[in-house]
Amino acid sequence: MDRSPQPSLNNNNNNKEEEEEEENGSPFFKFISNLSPIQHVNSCHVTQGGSVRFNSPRITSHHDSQTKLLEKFTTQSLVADSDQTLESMPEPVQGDKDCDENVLASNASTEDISEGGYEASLKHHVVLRRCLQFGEPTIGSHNSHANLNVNSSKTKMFKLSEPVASLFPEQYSGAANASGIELQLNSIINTMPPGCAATNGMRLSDGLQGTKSTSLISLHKMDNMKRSLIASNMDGQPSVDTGNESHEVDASKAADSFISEPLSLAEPTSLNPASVHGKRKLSATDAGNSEECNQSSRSKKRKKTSTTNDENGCKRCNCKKTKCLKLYCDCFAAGIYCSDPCSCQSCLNRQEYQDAVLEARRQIESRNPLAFLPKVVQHTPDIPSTNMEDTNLTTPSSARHRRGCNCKRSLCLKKYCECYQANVGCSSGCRCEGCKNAYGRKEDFVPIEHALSKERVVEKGLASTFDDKLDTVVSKIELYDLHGLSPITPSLQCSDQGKEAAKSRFLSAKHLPSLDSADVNMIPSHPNYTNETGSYERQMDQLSPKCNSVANVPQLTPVSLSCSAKTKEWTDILQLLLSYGLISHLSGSSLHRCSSPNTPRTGIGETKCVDQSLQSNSRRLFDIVEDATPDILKEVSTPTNPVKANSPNQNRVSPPHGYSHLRALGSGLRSGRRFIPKALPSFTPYTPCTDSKGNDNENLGNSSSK
DNA sequence: GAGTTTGAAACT
DNA sequence: CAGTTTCAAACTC
Repeated sequence: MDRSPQPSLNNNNNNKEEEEEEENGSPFFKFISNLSPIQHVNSCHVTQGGSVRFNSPRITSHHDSQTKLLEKFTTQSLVADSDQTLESMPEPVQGDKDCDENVLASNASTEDISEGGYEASLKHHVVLRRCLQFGEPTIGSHNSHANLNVNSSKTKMFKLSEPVASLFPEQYSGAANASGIELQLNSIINTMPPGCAATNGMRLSDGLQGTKSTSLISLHKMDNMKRSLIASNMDGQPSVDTGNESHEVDASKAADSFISEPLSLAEPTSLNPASVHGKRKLSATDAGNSEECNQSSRSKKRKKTSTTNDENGCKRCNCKKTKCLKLYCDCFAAGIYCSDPCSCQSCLNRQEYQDAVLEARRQIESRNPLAFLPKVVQHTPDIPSTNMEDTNLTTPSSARHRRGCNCKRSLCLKKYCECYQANVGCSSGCRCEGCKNAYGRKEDFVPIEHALSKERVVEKGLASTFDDKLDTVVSKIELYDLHGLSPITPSLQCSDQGKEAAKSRFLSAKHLPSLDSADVNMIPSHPNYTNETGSYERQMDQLSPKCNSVANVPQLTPVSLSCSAKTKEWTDILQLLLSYGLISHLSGSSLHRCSSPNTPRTGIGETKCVDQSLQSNSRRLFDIVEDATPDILKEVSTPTNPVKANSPNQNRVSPPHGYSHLRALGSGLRSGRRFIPKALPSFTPYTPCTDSKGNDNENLGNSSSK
């Protein structure tokens, strides 16, 4: 099989072979192999192109055979779907030459998949992703570089997680630009039962569970997926999180569909596989359910909707005027097509009207890029802190509604309240009056996030709601991205943490990579950090060597601390990330473990030392984070390893260049806490350092700079 | 099942 | 950006 990298791939081809070897035999690899499943999935890399890829090292190590089998299957499925894709794909996609090429490539690679070519599988993933890169022709070549970078051994690594991002029928997500995959993930996550997921809890995938993919995925993988989903979406909801069997079942379904969707529903035209009736008919179970649903009268349906979903997870909307193309429509909002059980009128939220659907989604997202994010996100209250008391400040459920409710009369005790409906407590972001939310009153909500952000809000006048914060962060990062720091990289969503599409979305595509690459990776090692975007490349070039420098790791904090006292923003960002589960493993006792993922960054051969260093640093980081006191920052500002200030602001130690761009935003992102992200283990994996040679860095710098 | 209430979404 | 309108779900009877 043709294992040679595609021409369009990054210029790091020469290192791929080596990378494979290194990953399989390096301390890092071994270390990773011992990590928990979730951690594995969490690991990610920032490709040279700046894209973020979640890695699942364990796939390549422990379950190679299984993985291969899965990949093979996946590839085959995708190939089959790819054929359909070309036919049924929306015009924009069809018109995408890259897509076609990829499809062809995928077919070709399929033939060779039996040879254990991960590359082939990878191609498929990439192909799918790219084909589904609906409405983003521009991403085309440029993006392909980043995405295809995975051709290296890394390819194997992100297999498990990759499908989430790359295989989702992105076409439906319509809002290609920012949401794309996330939407699908969102819909998938939304399939989680209300009590199970901290989401709307309305969509239980329609019997997608247990499809071919499921059978091919080892139990433990499935379990990992489930755990990831559960953990990511249900943290703070003890009943779900662990042993609750019933929930486990639901989660299992979700996980199954989660996994199976990409495989069986690669067809771009399919929205949420579960919701596409055409697809659903393929399943006997679904068909039966569908009939059952059909028999239901509108009233019946509505009664059932008391639980929002029927057994099949049908949204069963009842729209009359919006044609199911507004967020009023639960199906539409959930990112799924309306199906038979729905009682909607003049529904256009059907596969056959996908163009309209996509257009509608675009329109909505143009208005609000976060419109299709999960309404509920993990709050992640368990940020480790020096003060044990801090960990107990949150409400029973750590999940919170992203935007918060605005209830006036329902007292948040009825399903009119979105918080209540989602089985989550109200939060500081809610504007409800007389909140009596059984899941947690707003008054009782003492979110770290809020506490930390409060100050910032006052200071910067930033919004206080999760959504607003997210918006803020995203916008900032987008701006950051505008600097050309990173290409769009959807793969982020695959964070095994599954953690919510939200997070995936938030970090999705372009955002996270930038943040990660810039913030996480560079902070520690980048002496020549500057605020100038133009200097980014230069910095990147310098990065690689430093990534390998264990000695720099311990200095992360100091450097960060040296930054200005404006740390609130990043604190919020951190909180946001935490809330989206992106860096949830940072929290609590897992801190140490979490730190380990950073190792990849530091060069494969130096993992051990780094690990310890990171642990201490992580702890320090948290100490800092917890202590939002600028004074402390100042105190600690004595950089053990002062960063050279290339930036205009040479008066003071320059923050990690990654943040410098943010600083350039002028929105006050320059914060003394810029170091925060760097301590985020989850980001670590996708750092440029994945390439021990530092090529990624170089490439990233090149690709990102414009 | 019809009508009302509610609050999010959409619009201005 | 705030106020208003529209909408569909939730709820009541």
